[in-house]
Amino acid sequence: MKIGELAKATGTQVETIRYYEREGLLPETSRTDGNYRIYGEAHAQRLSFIRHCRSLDMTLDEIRVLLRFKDAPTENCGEVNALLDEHIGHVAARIRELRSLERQLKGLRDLCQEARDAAHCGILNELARQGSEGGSSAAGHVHGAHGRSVERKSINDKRK
Amino acid sequence: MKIGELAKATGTQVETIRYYEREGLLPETSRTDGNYRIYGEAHAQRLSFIRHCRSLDMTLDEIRVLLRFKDAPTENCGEVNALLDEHIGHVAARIRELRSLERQLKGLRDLCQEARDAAHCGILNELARQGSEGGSSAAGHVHGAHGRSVERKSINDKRK
DNA sequence: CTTGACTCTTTAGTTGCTACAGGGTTTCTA
DNA sequence: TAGAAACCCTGTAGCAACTAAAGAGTCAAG
Repeated sequence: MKIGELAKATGTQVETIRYYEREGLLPETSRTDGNYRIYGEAHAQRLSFIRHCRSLDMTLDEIRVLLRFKDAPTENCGEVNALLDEHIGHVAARIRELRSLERQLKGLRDLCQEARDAAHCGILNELARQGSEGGSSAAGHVHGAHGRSVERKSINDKRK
Repeated sequence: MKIGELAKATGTQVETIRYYEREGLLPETSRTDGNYRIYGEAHAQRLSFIRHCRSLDMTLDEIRVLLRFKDAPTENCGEVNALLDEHIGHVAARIRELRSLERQLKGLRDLCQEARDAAHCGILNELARQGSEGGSSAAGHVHGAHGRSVERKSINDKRK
């Protein structure tokens, strides 16, 4: 099948499929005379696997690990279990962070019940207060389920 | 004070400060003869405000709205309340999504209790199964507290 | 006067795609 | 059989909110 059919079959966008190929998650396929990619059932299954993992919010790096195991079926799958445990840990941590965030936001919201002039708005005044670092999760603000991986990397000591 | 001192005073990175200036969140400052930016107390307070908002996971666009109100103290702050309510809604929605995700992941994890060969790993086999779309949140996977704004935009019908 | 710490601008990288430009190919229809 | 519509190709740029690094200038201390 051609890329558009694979896209329809798996509910994926065509550009995403080409992106996965560039990223090495899908193998390079053979081509028709007109340079069109052609896919078989195995490709569709592999892509479904990837999309399923993505729907569980795994990163492409995590998915790469899982694909390595799928490609080597005699390997011991202990690492798969570990990866999933770690991923669950990420998600649980994020939920905790967001719950703390929700509490803070609700507390903030309570500071201004009725609309008045901005100079006396309890919300704006509270947000202007200094030294609010000691919240709960010192790590900072929250992005994906894969919290701080990028930031951590950047915190690599560069001062000598 | 110079940019490095401001950075230290507010716990912000120097590059981030310059980035905020480019983005219009901080005003362009006056400069020394040597073309160094110089900041005063007002800048430090504004930057603290921004960082405080960011620690509450607001987007820069949301913060821009709040800053508009801080800069116009006679305006009615009703929109501030609305913005915060909406933000709280985002966060609550994300928590719900992540909880559902956590349940799915734990269910998946239960499928492989002991490490064995990958071909018989319940996790890998389940992930390979087709048609897993009907999860719980049909929107797809989860990114920030500001869920799908980008994706939504891209779903703009382009077919005529 | 030189070393080192600081600052400047500009550019590219991060993640996981998405969208576009500017082509070529295939397929359908008149 | 021509021409249009629908598909496909590569390559590049954009999103958010920064971070990092290159290459150069400025300033304070020893």
